[in-house]
Amino acid sequence: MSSEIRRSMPLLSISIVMQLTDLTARQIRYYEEHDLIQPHRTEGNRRMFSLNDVDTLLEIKDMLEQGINMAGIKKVFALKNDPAAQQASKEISDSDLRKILREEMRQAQRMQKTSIRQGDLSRFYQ
DNA sequence: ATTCTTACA
DNA sequence: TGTAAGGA
Repeated sequence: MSSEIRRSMPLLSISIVMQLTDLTARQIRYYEEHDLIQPHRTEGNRRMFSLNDVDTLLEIKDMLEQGINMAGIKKVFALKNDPAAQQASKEISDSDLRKILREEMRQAQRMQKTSIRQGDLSRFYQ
């Protein structure tokens, strides 16, 4: 589909993205540093964002408002690209997946106050 | 006028 | 995360 190429087309300046997401330039650049987004660069080194970048930033914003930190956000995003999770989403029901993601969100929030358990994806293999 | 990087009373 | 500084 060509809608994807359009959503990934870099055409938004950081000032526009700031208005669209209500995030500060500082925050947007910070999330880029953590590889949550990879905006394109112009010849003059200016960042150019795609609609997909905006969507990602909006998701990040929601999670942040739910009290999830960088570590938690990275973890949730990692799952989206995790082949195991992808496989799981096809083998188990949609409701089960939602249940798992909901649980993941709780785990992520707990990392705020407790120690972070890196790379623990065992529960996705049930 | 905008955005970029770096650094921190 | 905010913000000041110095360039582009």
